[in-house]
Amino acid sequence: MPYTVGQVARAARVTVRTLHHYDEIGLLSPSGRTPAGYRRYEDADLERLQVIRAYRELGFPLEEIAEILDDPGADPLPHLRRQHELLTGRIGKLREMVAAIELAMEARTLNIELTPEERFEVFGDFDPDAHAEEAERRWGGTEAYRQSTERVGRYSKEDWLRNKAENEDWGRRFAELMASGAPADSPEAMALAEEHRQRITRWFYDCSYEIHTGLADMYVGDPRFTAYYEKIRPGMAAYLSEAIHANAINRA
Amino acid sequence: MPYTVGQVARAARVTVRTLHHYDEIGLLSPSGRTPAGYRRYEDADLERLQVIRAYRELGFPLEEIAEILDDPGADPLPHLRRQHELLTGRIGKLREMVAAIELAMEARTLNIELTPEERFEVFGDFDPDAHAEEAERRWGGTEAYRQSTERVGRYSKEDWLRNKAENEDWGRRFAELMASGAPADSPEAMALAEEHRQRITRWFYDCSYEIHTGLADMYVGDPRFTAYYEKIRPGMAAYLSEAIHANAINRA
DNA sequence: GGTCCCGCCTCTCGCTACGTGAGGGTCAAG
DNA sequence: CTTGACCCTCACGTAGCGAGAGGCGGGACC
Repeated sequence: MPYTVGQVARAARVTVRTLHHYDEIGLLSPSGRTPAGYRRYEDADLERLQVIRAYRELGFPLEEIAEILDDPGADPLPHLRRQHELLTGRIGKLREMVAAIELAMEARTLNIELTPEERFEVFGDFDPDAHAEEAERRWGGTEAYRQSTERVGRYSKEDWLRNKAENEDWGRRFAELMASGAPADSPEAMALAEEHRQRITRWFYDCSYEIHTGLADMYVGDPRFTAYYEKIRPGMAAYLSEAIHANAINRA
Repeated sequence: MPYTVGQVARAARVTVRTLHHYDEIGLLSPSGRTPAGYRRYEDADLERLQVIRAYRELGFPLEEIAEILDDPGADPLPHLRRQHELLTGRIGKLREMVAAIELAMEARTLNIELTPEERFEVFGDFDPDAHAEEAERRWGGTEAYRQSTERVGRYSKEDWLRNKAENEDWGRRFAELMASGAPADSPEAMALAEEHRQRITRWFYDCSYEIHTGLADMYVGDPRFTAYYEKIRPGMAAYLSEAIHANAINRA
């Protein structure tokens, strides 16, 4: 019971071209040909194709599949392990990218009217890798991280604009409070710190007090964030950081 | 202050070839050339390169970067959102692959001496997509899933052999119990069901009673798994499934 | 002024896994 | 004998460069 390319292609849900390709590179050559030169696949060929497709689904490159199949004594476990590592590595990189994109989106909320050029200028020698890695360390694989990933991706431009407005309003009020001379551990400062935390929870992820103090440290430790708050009002990064810590201690 | 390709390449940490490529495709052409034909990059070119690299770090294809940059009125937010979706989609696919690989590894424990061809034969018209999707639905993004992902990847061949030995030993004892005529909700059957659950916990992930009963349903519902248990002893899939349910009800 | 060497130039092929025609035979049905 | 579905073999295109080949430019040293 020989099959033609088209039949095999439909059965295996690949294109004819794919089968031609496998034939070209010697990964899967049909058992025979008709006098007219048509490829004739046998059942054994179909089985081999199944295996090939299975490995392909696992992300193996064709060459490696050929190695595995053509060396029946070879142990596929090392291949599987290598592939496993490789895939998890790639997943890690992609998650870093996602984190970086979210940062870029958030950056828009901080300075939404800037052109891309200008926005990147703000960050100066901004290194997305480093930041993404840091985000990954802190939130990677946690529930908070997934939450943020899911929600941030769905925000519309209007959402961002509302977010930005809220943010600016909060910034104004916080700057006023500083100007009034209230200490960073005053009830008013703590209230605004708490509002800051809840805004993050509403917009991004459940921001626990622990995470919040982590952010606070980042605001003074990471010049990109420091610069942002200092631009609203000099001294604000440190003042906010202190208020967040005071708030966390007081409520915990 | 014009720069040569080499200088720009070092400053931006890209290769000269990359700059040539960007020039070729018109993404970044130097402002001028020396009489000898050397590329002469100006500060503005450097800035553009910065932006290009930033977008590249986010995983944007060069063509799209060109679009964004050459249309200064365009809003990059939709691009960011699309890219965000695209990346999370890719992550999902990769995680499916990882799940499928883990399944393949686990399959080895069930029948470790088989050649790759034979192993895939066991699964018949096995569809990794469907199964991976199912695994994703059940475990995707959960702590259990991550645990398994991390641990499975590190197992050596010896680990798998130990796992296989344990597994076979348990299978023998379970088959004997069945032969003895003990009902599936007898204390002995429940004890072996519990052992089954703990083996999963030790080797793969914290297997709660809820997850365990989910597996039990799969053993009778999914012919691939049914076939595996039926081969040990006819009727075993249903018997084990019942024992697992009894065990879960009794301990909860 | 000659020579040395580094850096620059422009090709051009190579990599993955096929997609997409171009141009032309083959086969079963009407 | 024609039609239409199917098959064949080239052969180029894809993204984003890496890795040369073969040849010129420019500053330093003798």
